[in-house]
Amino acid sequence: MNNREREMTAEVLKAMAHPVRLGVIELLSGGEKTCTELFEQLGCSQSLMSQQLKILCQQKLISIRKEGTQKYCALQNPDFLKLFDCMSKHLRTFLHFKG
Amino acid sequence: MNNREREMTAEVLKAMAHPVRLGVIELLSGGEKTCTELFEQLGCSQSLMSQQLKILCQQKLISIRKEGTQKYCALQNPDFLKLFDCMSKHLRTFLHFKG
DNA sequence: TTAGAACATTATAATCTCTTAATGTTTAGG
DNA sequence: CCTAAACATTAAGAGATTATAATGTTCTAA
Repeated sequence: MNNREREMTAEVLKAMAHPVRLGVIELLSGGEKTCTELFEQLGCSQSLMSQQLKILCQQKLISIRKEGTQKYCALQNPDFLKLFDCMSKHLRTFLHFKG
Repeated sequence: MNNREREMTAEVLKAMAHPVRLGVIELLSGGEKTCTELFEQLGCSQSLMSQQLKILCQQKLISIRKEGTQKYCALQNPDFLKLFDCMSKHLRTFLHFKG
């Protein structure tokens, strides 16, 4: 990895590094959802969700398609779901997380 | 994942989400290195490296052992190396990165 | 054509991150 | 003991992130 690549990778990781945004990725593993479903199920405001979705979209972690007055979000790169297992294991093994 | 778990996961991801810290992880994939080797090879200041290593250590991404006046850093959880492939692919496929 | 639902944008204040510079600590060797 | 090497800590300014509140846009259905 050269420096440019590390910078871009850092941006993608930053885009994931937020509880709400992780929640979105996790929820979308079950299939498409609208913005409203996402903020209701994650218990945050509509405005916050809209901002967070933009960040995920910019890094191409999710895609958004419009249908009437709604927008449907979907995972763009399901590879990142593997990361959740890896993280759970890390939390438990190295950070002594007790779920 | 519950909310606490997502918060902790976000912290781990944030610890990786920095060009220098990614560089450290990458360099350590080749085996132990001292702090001096790390900041020299990544071209940053000693002070900056020391601070970044602390962050990686707090999230248990690296471990540090002391030997005389030096400190040797090593990867604590090599699972995260898999992430580099995943990221490279993501950059190229979705973010049109040309290496 | 207009009201309401779904979503986006903007502004703002608080908090965090990043980098540099300066200084402190520990250890080995002479 | 004294010095230099290796590393850590602290402080401070610039910049980024976060959450909330307020307002704007777009589209549908009545």
